[in-house]
Amino acid sequence: MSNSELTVVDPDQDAGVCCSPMVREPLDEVAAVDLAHMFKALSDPIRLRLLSLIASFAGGEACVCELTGPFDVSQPTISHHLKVLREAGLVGSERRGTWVYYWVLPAALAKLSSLLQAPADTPPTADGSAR
Amino acid sequence: MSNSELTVVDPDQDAGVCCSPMVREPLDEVAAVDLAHMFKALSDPIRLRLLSLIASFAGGEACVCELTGPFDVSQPTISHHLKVLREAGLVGSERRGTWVYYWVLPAALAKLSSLLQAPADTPPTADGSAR
DNA sequence: AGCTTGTTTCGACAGCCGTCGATACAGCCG
DNA sequence: CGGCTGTATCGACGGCTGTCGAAACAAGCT
Repeated sequence: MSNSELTVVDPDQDAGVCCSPMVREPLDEVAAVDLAHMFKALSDPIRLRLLSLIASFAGGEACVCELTGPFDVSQPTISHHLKVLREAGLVGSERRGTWVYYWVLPAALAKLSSLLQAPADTPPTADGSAR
Repeated sequence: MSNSELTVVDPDQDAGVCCSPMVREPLDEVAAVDLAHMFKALSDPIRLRLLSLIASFAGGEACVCELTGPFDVSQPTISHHLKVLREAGLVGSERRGTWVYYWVLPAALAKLSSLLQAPADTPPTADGSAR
């Protein structure tokens, strides 16, 4: 019960759809498009691993040169995946001299996480009076 | 595909205590493929809305006949999307007489939700300026 | 300046995905 | 039984997506 503050998301990451679990009420049509875009960015194994790899680095950020090694795909492909993650608002990036660094945007992950939070349970009793 | 120790989240407990967040440590290659499959099922606006619509119904389940109305696509397309959700392990289904009912599997959502949980307090501005 | 390394962009190509209409399957009902 | 309604499957088609090599851009170094 300590995580009741999940509704507090950094205001800089706002898209109109914030925090309420999607199982509570039907998703808005516009919000669904926006969220689907984010989930699509997560729908590739390499992008998932990239994301967790970036976050796992000390300081929460990693330069591209550190991200190309663990994967079997070419470096342009990694760059493409990073671009997808960035355009989905899941990571941020910045060039520092020769290298480009990427970091995870926690608010975006929190937004999706809270959205997926399941209800307590779905009782098999099909009563029609609930809610 | 074996899901090994599948979530089995206690309904009374706070949803989301199944998998460690992916930002803690690099995602396993096999796990990434499995998770990407689930996220891909969520990467379509219609499927997202279907999922939330199903969960929003009284009793947590809905028959297909109640799901085709709100969408502009044909009934076979809805059926296809429901199949994708089912094969991703996000919903369950059962035929009852003439109608087929779908319901959300909370454990699957909880699994993804906990996976996306961001580190509790990641410095929001530590991104680039921290060096 | 020219070379070297790091990163992104560009075209191109194969494969996947969402969509449809038509059709098949499953139960109910008259 | 025959017809009717609800749902799933099939085959096809257009568009999107992941991948590559090649090339362009960026910054540092000699």
